[in-house]
Amino acid sequence: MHATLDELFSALSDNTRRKILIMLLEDDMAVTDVADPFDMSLPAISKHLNILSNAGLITQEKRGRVNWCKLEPDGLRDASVWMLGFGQFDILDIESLEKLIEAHIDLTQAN
Amino acid sequence: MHATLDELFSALSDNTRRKILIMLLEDDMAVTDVADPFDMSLPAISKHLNILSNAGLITQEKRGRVNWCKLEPDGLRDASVWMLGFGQFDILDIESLEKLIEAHIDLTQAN
DNA sequence: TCCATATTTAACCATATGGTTAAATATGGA
DNA sequence: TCCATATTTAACCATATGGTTAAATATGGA
Repeated sequence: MHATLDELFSALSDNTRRKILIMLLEDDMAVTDVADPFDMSLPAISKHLNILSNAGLITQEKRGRVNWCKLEPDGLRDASVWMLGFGQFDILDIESLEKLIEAHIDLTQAN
Repeated sequence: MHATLDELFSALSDNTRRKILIMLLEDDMAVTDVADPFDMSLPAISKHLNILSNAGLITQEKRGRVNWCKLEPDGLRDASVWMLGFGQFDILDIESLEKLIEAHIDLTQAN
């Protein structure tokens, strides 16, 4: 049920798919709307969405004729953990991490 | 000169290559020694090492007959930044980040 | 009921990927 | 000089990947 790291990294290795994920960061979208900015056929996009689903990076929910695509932010977690663990705290230097935390605190306090 | 995200994520999408990176975390290694734990031909390993080099994840230095493979920890940075930026601080929760920083401080103070 | 809309499935294609074995290349050392 | 060791290159192969077009499927709405 859990996607493998192979599936995850492989899903992320295509620019079209990374762009789709960024788009879904904004809002849930129908397949046709996901396809719109790309110079590519609908079936091609449909395949990309399947790959993203299998990797656990998105979920799809069919309502009527429309298949809504929704980001699954937790899907990145395993890959993220692998990379951070691998880097042994050297990938992102400590200052960057602190900035991230500060930014996060600012955001949460803004609510 | 800079590896693309495509190359990076694609390089990481193979378990053999991820294992090689983990091995090189320990120490620099000759190609033959990298190949040793794998049930795979030397040319296959040689190809994997090329892919890792092109992705900027390792460097290779030929000394005599031996080609030494060395981890390039910064190679992961771009992928790491993409993922953290993408996740907008939600991938790793704030507690995990704080633990990472504390662990890092402990490590640096131990020196 | 019947057409339009949204999406997937099927069949296909060219190229990439991950492996193999055999041969080539270069260096080290007796 | 000549063999051993370390590694890459070449040629090949099966399967995966990322795309296409045409047809099928389902739902919505007049």
